[in-house]
Amino acid sequence: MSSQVTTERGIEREAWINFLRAHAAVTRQFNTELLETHGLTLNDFDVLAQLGRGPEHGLKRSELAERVLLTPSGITRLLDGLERAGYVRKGECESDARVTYAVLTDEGRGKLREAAKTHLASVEALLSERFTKGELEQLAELLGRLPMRADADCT
Amino acid sequence: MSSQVTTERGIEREAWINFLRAHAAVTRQFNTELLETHGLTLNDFDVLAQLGRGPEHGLKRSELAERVLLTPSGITRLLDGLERAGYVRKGECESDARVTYAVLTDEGRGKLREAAKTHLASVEALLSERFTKGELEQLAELLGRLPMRADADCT
DNA sequence: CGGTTATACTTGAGCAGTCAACAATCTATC
DNA sequence: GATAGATTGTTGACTGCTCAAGTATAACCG
Repeated sequence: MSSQVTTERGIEREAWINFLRAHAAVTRQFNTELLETHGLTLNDFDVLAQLGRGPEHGLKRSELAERVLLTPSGITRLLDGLERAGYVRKGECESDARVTYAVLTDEGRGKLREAAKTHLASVEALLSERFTKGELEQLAELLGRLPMRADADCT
Repeated sequence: MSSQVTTERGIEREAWINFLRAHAAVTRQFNTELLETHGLTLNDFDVLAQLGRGPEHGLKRSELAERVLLTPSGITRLLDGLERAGYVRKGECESDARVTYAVLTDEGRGKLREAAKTHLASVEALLSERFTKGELEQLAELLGRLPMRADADCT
């Protein structure tokens, strides 16, 4: 008359736990891989990728922060590294002196292409080894329903 | 004759990106919430929860490391905090002097119960607001296929 | 204009976790 | 039993991020 259906009651919890574990395991693996073969963090790569598909003149730091879900200061420090490595340079904004664009250098574009090749291959390998196309679509769709922004509704 | 099907080719990538974004957004939210209302990290909570469902005499630090996917040193430092807060204490192992068990104190058990109430409610709220039971089962199953261990096959 | 308020970004302090090196203990072999 | 190797855990140095506070510029408004 009380708790016999253990499986049904905790399904949210199970999904949540699997989510956390999967993320920890998978990102650790990719991070190490990316760091060893290209000297890049997962976030480094992510930022480069965003810059790669963004407009020619680069992206505002705040836009970047939104896209990769880091705080502004996180972005500053991450870009510090990429600038020091020569992959990104600063660009000024004519209409607003407060903003500094982050612009991909040629070297950065090359690095991105190079890293993308192996990294995306790894990602695709990991996923397509375990899921069919249809399942991936499902997974993407389901995950896409989660917040995706730092400022979720917290009423 | 070349790339016209943008949607189909990058499904792995889309799933992967959604995964990363969702994790960043959701964990940030829960972490802040948990920190504000209970002074616990998501990992702190996770460890307490593992101890809560583990055996009476506690868990070995290496077991803990496996379950929450932290490195041994990460566990040491995390437990440092929980011990200082009085939620966990050390327990010796009779048969092996190298291992120290992490044992939940009464205070820790109370804290866990208290934190679990609000935290799990938040998790369930977030998820059941966006997914049906069936979808959650799917999600859990799909996520469960991912490595889950630090030492994945890396041939 | 001049003053307030909002925005874009940076900086200092600090925290949570990693890795590499280490100490301690157990196990196996001769 | 002594010695070699594996296992369990801790520590120092570092990284990648966060938060809170600060600087500089822009926008609004009397």
